[in-house]
Amino acid sequence: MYIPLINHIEKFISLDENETQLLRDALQFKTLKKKENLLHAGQICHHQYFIIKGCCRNFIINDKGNEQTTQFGIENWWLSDFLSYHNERPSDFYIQAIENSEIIAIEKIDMEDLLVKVPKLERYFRLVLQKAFGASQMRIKYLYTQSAEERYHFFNDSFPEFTQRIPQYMLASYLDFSPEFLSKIRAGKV
Amino acid sequence: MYIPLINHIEKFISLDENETQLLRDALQFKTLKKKENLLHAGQICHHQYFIIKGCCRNFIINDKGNEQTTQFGIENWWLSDFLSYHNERPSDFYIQAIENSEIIAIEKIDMEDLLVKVPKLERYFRLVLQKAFGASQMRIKYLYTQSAEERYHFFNDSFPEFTQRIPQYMLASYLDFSPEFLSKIRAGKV
DNA sequence: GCAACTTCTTAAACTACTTCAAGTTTTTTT
DNA sequence: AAAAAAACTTGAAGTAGTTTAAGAAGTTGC
Repeated sequence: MYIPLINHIEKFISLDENETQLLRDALQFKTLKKKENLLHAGQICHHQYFIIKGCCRNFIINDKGNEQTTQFGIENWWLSDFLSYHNERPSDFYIQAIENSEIIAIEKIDMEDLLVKVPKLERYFRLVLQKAFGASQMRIKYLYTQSAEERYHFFNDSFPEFTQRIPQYMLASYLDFSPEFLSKIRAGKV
Repeated sequence: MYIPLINHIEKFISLDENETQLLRDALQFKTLKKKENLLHAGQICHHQYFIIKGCCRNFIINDKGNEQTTQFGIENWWLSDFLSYHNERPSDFYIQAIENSEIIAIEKIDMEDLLVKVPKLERYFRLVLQKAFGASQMRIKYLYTQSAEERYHFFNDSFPEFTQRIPQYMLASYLDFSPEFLSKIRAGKV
């Protein structure tokens, strides 16, 4: 059940038998029902989560009480509140399954221990974070330069597999506009 | 002249004499005049930059031909286009000095070599990226939940040292509104 | 110390998007 | 199969921000 993660890691570095075993020992496997939370706002985020199967999201609840999705994750993607994790401060985010999902959780204390025993993995996580941070720079670029309609079409063209899986109101909030406006874009009434 | 970086690294890991020397050998020191570019859109970003003294920014030029600042950096901060760096694809970003600055550049080829010789540094860069990505998650949260005026006051309260150093029109574009609107916020005419 | 350039301000007209409210369709539960 | 809940659509009214244009103030270079 840990194979997808091991495969993902081996795209970046190679592990021997012993290292793979140490890795396995640090991991926890979880199955999640749709809408089940991995993290609740107010909690310290003690884990990083790797999605084996399914689809999850990060979201916040804004001042008006609406959920605002800030990030999606599907297979082979890591999710966490990295600042809460890093500083061990309460999070503002929820992490929630959008579909029934299977995920791997690694707890910070086990992660730190694992990284001492298998320092090669520092490289893997550095590379994952480098890509993620780079993607986040691009995301800010698109938020700053594209109109709502452009962001919608760009997202659909870039990630067609997502559009099928996530409710529109979540996509609207991720793209930073209202669900009503998304309806209008789709109907060509903009 | 590399002391500030070595101090920064030693907040996260410790290096012996030999490792410090290998590090020094990989670094390039540069002085920059105000408005000088470290990266020009269209180029592949082959470096990561650490600011010793001064102030720099990432920006793009949007469809209307306006500069849009997406990131600021001051002392002890790393700047790069991490996706261009990672994938070795042309960048959409400019990296530019806002003040006369002193920076350390490390070229990707030297970085990779250094990380093989001093694998401990993988940990340093992982931790730097983890913090940066976490900060970026928070930034998206604020962009999504705060009004223009709230973003301005929040930025001023959180980073008072910046407001003195950067022109308002750059701050306005970083906060994702027009310079004219920033004038109105400051005048209390909103 | 003047000229040239850069940055900031103001106000009026405009627009991309939100909000509200009601109705329809789809999905889930029993 | 019915009932309940969740998700989507539509249109009218409102607003947070942009755009344009002109002038004022501040900086920099020679």
